Amino acid sequence: MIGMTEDPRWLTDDEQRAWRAYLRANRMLWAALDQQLQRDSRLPHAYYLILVALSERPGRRATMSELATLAGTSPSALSHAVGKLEAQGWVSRCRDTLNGRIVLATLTDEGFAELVAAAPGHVGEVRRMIFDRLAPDQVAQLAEICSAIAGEDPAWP
Amino acid sequence: MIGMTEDPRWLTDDEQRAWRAYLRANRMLWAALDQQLQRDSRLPHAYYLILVALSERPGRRATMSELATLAGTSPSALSHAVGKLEAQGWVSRCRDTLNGRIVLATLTDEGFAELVAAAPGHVGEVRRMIFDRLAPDQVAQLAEICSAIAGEDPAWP
DNA sequence: TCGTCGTGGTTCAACTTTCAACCTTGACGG
DNA sequence: CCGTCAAGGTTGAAAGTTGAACCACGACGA
Repeated sequence: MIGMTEDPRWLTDDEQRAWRAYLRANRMLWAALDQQLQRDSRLPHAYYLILVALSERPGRRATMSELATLAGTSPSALSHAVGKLEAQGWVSRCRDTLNGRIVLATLTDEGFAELVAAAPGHVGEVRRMIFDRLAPDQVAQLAEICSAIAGEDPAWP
Repeated sequence: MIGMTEDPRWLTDDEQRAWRAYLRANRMLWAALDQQLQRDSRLPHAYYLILVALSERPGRRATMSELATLAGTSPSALSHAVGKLEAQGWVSRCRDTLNGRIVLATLTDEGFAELVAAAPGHVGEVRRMIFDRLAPDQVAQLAEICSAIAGEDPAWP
């Protein structure tokens, strides 16, 4: 490796192993998930998450800012994405009447139907790729580890 | 949730929690890593991995196919990426003299220097985002979990 | 020797994301 | 009132990735 000896912040062998395993697993996982969603629902994963986020809001609606946070995309990417979803008729956008600079995105019935159709296949793929391969205590460990990395309380929903 | 009752392959609450934690952690991780590499080295992570893969080969060279496997990209993406890296002078491409349909990519000295310059910052970010936040046994658990998901033996390098 | 086939790479068009610049709306102080 | 300012969203161009079609080289049988 490069400059292995002088830099004290280099990775140990165990860390190196874990990091590389993570990179491999992550690649395979996203390849499988994206492919499944694209093949069965012609939907990028980010768009699927937008539909999910909306479906879990009261009234199936949210402001663009909220939605960006919930779905984990940048405001810009969200705007483009919602534009496409709106063109498909799955989401509708309208300016809030009380607060003219807020835009509310609403999941339409067609959008909800699309989500209902897409969800089982996607969840099945998540199960096949992750939870079918892990023991129950590993599931708990994974939640703990990911919460630590995300800097959150693991008891959160 | 949607159709919670009828489908036996739905996620349990624990699995749901782990999956959402994973999504959050993964997003934050890649946001941080991509931003660091882009800011400090103007290098997408995929390109960094290509340089790393080449640097670890004997003679710092590999065929495009090998390189695609090692760096975990599609042949198409690799071709584009190596085109850019070649334009920067960090990689050079030449057709194999014995086997005319094989293309060998070689890491140049400039490319290696670039990698040496970029590596400490990137590794530091990996450490900050992951290993500084995990206990030693969690590192082992992570390796185990990721190996299971990737379908590999955890003892592998 | 020649046609066919498969492997190794590249190219093209479509799509997504990002970054920066921009527009609009409401708040606030003078 | 009016000018300034920040918050909320959008837009456009550039960059990267993807999947399909495509080209080039070499192997192999007739």
